[in-house]
Amino acid sequence: MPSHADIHACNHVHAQCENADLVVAAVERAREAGLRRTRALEDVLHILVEAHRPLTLADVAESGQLGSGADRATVYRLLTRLEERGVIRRLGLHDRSAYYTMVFPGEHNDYLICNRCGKIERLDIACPVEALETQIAQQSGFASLYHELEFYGVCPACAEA
Amino acid sequence: MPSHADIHACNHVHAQCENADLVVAAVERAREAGLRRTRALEDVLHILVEAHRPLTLADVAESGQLGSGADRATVYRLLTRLEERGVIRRLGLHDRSAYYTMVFPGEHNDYLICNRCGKIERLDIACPVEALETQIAQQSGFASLYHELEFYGVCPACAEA
DNA sequence: ATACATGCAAACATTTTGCTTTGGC
DNA sequence: GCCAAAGCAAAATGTTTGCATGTAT
Repeated sequence: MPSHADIHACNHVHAQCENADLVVAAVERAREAGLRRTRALEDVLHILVEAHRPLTLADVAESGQLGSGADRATVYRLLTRLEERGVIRRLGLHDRSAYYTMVFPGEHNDYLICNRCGKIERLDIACPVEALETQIAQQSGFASLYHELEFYGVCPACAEA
Repeated sequence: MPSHADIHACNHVHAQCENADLVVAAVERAREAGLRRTRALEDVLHILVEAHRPLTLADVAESGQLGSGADRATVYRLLTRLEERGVIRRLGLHDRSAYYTMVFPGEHNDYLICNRCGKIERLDIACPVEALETQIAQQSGFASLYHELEFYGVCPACAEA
């Protein structure tokens, strides 16, 4: 099940990228959360923003967009810190490894995943779970409730082969 | 995050257990799918039926209900085969390890999970995703579509401490 | 100057496989 | 008897940590 990043080249000068503002905003959020502005931090956030889909630690570490050539351990710790501070989210997909994705305010994160080729597609749907979530929060007494919703199946391409 | 089984004792004579019929049915489904009736197979299914919640490979292998004291590799291969044949389902929860749970026909499998203590609770709710699933299947062309829905948060007990 | 971040290497946890022996059918 | 399953042991994979050094603030 392949899971490697396929990120468009972007010549390392973040200000020139399409989503430059999003990256800047993300870095800002990270800084407000107490992280230091380092090359690795900027690169990791840049990669996640550009990908706009869940990436594994390996995806990020090997994406070639890490100008610094940051160490895996560094990326690992960055992802962990960013997740703890709510800048990114960790997903428990079926792969052996964890996936991380940017948290874009007001944006849904439900996925459609192929069990054969591992392709992960973000679903832009009106999620019907929102209402239910509120209800469950009340009934269960759980705090900080959020949900994860994934659809699994076999994509048309894989079904042929 | 603890994830060990807490299965009620049941003196190894499957016919005497509360859910004996469910175990028998499960074994039967496995047999029809081409698996051989072995001690390990019966034990694993017995454990999963009794637990009635997702268990990890380690949970099953160390549950003490494996009369045969089956090897981890054996349990692993059994779980894999059973999943491939649709007798059980594998869940990608946030834990490092995969979870397996019985597939009870007509029963929903949405979960409420505590991010602190790791407690996993099955939700007996009318899942609002069903309709959406059909729609997505049509639009995406995906085959064998199913979904996984989990709610994460902090349970009341953990919130106190 | 201080505390946080990084790199490198090593430890861990879990899954996965190879191969021989056992046992269901 | 034949082929799937079990047992044992080792490899593979991915995560996590310790410690010395570098660097943002």
